[in-house]
Amino acid sequence: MQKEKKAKDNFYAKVYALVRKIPEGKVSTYGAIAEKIGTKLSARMVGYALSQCVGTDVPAHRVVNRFGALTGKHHFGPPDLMKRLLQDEGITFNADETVKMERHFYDFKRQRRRR
DNA sequence: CGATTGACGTTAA
DNA sequence: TTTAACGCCAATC
Repeated sequence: MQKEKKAKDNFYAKVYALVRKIPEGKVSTYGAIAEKIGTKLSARMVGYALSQCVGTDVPAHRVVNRFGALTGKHHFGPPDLMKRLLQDEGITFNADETVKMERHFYDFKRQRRRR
């Protein structure tokens, strides 16, 4: 029985699941993930959850803020690691270490649309 | 249990 | 235009 464990427990699981399914060469935003999870009012939690995901199967480096800025690069250890990982996956940057969202933004709602 | 923080986002001044 | 504060939700201290 045990009814479904509170959805709250799924919060992290949801974040991880979504981020984990981000294809390489693509990036997503906290707001988009938060919205997909259902707590779009708390994009902060998404980032917070991701901070715990470093060291797991979740490619947190593919998650950036709305501006495409690598807000959490400092959580990866080396400050340039995040940018390096993204570039290594084929992601391009603008001038200020910001991901070209127009090119690499992964829309969870639009994932059906094949390129 | 209470207060603070946190990889954001949005609106106001 | 730029800067500041608020709001949200959950986790951590």
